[in-house]
Amino acid sequence: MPYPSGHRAEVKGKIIQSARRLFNRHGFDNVSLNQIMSGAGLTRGGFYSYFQSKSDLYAEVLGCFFTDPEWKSCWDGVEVDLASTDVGPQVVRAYLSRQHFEDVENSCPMVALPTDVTRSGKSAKRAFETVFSAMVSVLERSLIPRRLPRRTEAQAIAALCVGGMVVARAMADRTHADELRDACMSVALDLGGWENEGTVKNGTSKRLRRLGAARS
Amino acid sequence: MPYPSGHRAEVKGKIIQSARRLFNRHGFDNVSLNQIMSGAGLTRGGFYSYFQSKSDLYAEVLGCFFTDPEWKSCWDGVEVDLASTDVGPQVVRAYLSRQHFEDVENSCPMVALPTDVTRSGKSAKRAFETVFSAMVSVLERSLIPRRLPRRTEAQAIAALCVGGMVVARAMADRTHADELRDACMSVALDLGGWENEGTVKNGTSKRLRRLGAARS
DNA sequence: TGTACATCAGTGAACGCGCGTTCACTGATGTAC
DNA sequence: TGTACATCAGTGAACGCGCGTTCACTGATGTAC
Repeated sequence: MPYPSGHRAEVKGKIIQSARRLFNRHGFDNVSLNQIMSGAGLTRGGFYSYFQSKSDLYAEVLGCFFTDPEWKSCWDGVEVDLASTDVGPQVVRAYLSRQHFEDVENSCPMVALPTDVTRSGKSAKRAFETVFSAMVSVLERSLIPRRLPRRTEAQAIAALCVGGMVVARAMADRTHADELRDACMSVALDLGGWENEGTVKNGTSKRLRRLGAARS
Repeated sequence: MPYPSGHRAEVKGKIIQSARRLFNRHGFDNVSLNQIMSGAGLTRGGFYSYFQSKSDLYAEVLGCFFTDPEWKSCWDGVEVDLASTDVGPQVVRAYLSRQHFEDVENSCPMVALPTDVTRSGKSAKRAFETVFSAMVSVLERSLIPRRLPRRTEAQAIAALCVGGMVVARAMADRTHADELRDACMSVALDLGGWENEGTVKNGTSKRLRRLGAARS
């Protein structure tokens, strides 16, 4: 073997990461192979020794970052502990955080690319569904049902998080976007039966104050 | 004047409508001038006597269908009476209806193009914000606040409607998409303090039965 | 009414450009003996 | 250890193609007298 065995896999990973960042920023179709390969420190021609075609890359990239076991890598720096019993409110706060709003490159693809997936093929849609289901499952385990079935509330909270971020990113006025994120967060936390400093009268727990940083 | 005065405006309207349908289906950047002009029954070259450039068209199209006073034209066939006191639940049911889900060409642009707007300039974002604000205002007037301020709940309901549709369209499995639309509808109606046949025990009003058709 | 002219909406060939893709080649790496 | 060879990751020039844009032209319409 002329090269160390892990070398190809490592380079392929670099290409996929470069594509992920560029897709998140510009969408599937507005990114050229040149940009992707440059982002990985390579030149155009080498692409075809790693992937059969450009559309082949879509599936691989989606499959990679949609089903990434490292959920929290989506919102790097915002800590979410999946083992915690607090996981519901943690996910909601992290998802609707200012950090996730601003970090387009490392954004959750459900926020950055939903309409691109809608216009793509079955494999992309399957990958999308997998992440959404994962998010619903996490919320479902954690929530205290209020007026509707657990699963119904979990699905709505997930859709509210994604929708709030998608709409906030499409707005012209930053203040309005912040207001929307805040409104979605309040309602999502309320729906899940979790404490919410904005509305709960009897004080704020230590835990909430500790997590509060993620809010703005 | 060699042509009747209204003729140019009429043709321009045809081009814009063609662009609107194609944008809704394929996004801003995946549509060529050829397709747009063909859709309007014209040839490529004539485009530049109506618009300065392709990006010029974006703003005009957005300005046209985002600020369209005929809201209901977005969900053709689903009746929404803006003067009615029932306007809140009517909007929610129409927005999350199967009809709106399927009719991509005549879809609300907030569902079809949010990420395209995110990647576009200020004018597109301003137009987007205008529609979203209009939707929030309509809901705000109509809802019965439950646990949070009117405006907060109205914003969340709007984000839930948009988010539910965006996510449902990106899913691979139709049954799961239907389930999600249904969950978002139940929670949105509940949040607005409107009756909801799925959860309210004491029967279904005549009014609800009349509107029920829009639900599936 | 009839003829010559002016206007201009729309046509379609042509342009330069960047794209996805191909392929002959380079040169660094590891193997054989 | 040293030399000749095989492998193959990555290069970069070249391809055909469709795009946005330009522009000389056509031909139908309405005007002037």
